[in-house]
Amino acid sequence: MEYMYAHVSIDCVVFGFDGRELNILLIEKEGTTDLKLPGSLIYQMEDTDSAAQRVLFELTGIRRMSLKQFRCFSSPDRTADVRDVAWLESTYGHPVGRLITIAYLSLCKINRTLSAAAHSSGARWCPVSGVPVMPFDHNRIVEESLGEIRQWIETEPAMLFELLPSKFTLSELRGLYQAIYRKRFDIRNFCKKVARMAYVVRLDEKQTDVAHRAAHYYKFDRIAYNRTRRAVE
Amino acid sequence: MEYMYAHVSIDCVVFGFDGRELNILLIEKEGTTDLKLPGSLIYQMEDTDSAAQRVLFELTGIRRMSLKQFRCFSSPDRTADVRDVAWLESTYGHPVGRLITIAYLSLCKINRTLSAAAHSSGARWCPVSGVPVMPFDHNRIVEESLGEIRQWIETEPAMLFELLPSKFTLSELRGLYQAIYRKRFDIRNFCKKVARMAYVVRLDEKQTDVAHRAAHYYKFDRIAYNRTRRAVE
DNA sequence: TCAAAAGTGTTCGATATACACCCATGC
DNA sequence: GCATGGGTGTATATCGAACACTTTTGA
Repeated sequence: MEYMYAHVSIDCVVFGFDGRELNILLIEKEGTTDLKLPGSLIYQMEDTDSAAQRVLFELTGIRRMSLKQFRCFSSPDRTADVRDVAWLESTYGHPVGRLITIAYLSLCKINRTLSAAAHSSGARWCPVSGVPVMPFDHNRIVEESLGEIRQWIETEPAMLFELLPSKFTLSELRGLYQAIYRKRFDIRNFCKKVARMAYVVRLDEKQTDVAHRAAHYYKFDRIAYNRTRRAVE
Repeated sequence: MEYMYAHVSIDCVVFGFDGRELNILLIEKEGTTDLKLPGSLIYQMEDTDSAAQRVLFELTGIRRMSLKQFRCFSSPDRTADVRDVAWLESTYGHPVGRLITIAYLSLCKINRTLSAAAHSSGARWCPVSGVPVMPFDHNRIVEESLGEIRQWIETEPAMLFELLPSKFTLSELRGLYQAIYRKRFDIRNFCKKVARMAYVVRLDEKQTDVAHRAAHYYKFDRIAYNRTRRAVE
């Protein structure tokens, strides 16, 4: 039997938070208006981790982003759709044959400025509750990523704050927890929980111009965070 | 630049527990007495999950084993050692070039009978505290697997019992926790913890022929386990 | 003055941790 | 009778869950 000889791609599931629900950054499939995960074949001498950085930068302008590999998708069926294969071959200019992909997870502030490259690749945020049908196994990759994001945040809670502006209110933070865990958190219990997190500190500053009582802003204190992390280990 | 076109292998980190510490199943590098992780190139039309099942079966006779993919290792440096490359080419009978591997984690009763295939591949258990220097990045794969095993067991505690005989004592179970978390658990607190696990049930049977008070045997009750799991979700 | 969101305290049950002694058995 | 490991209970701290009202602000 013949040994696998495969092209390798990267696909990135980049999450953003719009204050209400999680969104995913999708790009247009080159030459169409269909959406897909940002991803690309990688080069012969690349490591997948650095390839993921590169691919995300080229498609969206996002650099120095925390990226976490979460799974290899290798089913022969992932290129079962002949339209996907035709698109691959026209995009890369040669037959692609067997293709496996390494999926990465990333978190990003949703108002982060995307580059000109991002505009030309038709990048846009799409709520997780409404992701369209996508080529290959991209829908499956997105589904699996939703479980991974919780695990990532449990082992490294600092990651949460990659999704929030540098100053945020308690209700934004609570909304984020609710979006990730898909359940309500009681306000009073949530405030106590946050009070126990030494690395979430209240600022003197408050909201202005809101049609109700102004909320305090909070910030993430990385130094305090590293202290507590070292204490845990 | 040239797109990656790579051979793909599977490497399995199979853990066993000898009552004292975690062990890893290693095989002899074909044609040598050096040890390495059980693994192999995979075939063109295989999915990595089924390839992992196949490879493990061919090398050790272990079938129907829980296997969990945990990471792709793709650094170009992983084939930096020319001896590793020479071995690959002589084993597979053709040049291999770029090679990435998908690492799997598995848990196994250490006294499980290995097949004739296992003997011919020189399979043996090796304590994690004393794994030899291995080819490629196998030492790194083992290091990373040690963190993964805890995560796996936290999300799916039933996995623990794949490492124990079907009847086991509390001190065996405690020894296993201690090996995995690399810390002592107080006996009294540990007994209480186990008492809370509805899926670990005490049998009437006791040890015999021991030079001290005989311990009760316990067993894992999968039905009770599934009940508690469903309650959690 | 009303609508809308901010923010605060108590009680309960579950769990983790710390800690010391008597029990059963084979030798 | 002694060495060896088996097995039990109490006190404290932390944490998650349930639950309702007052405060601030702009419109």
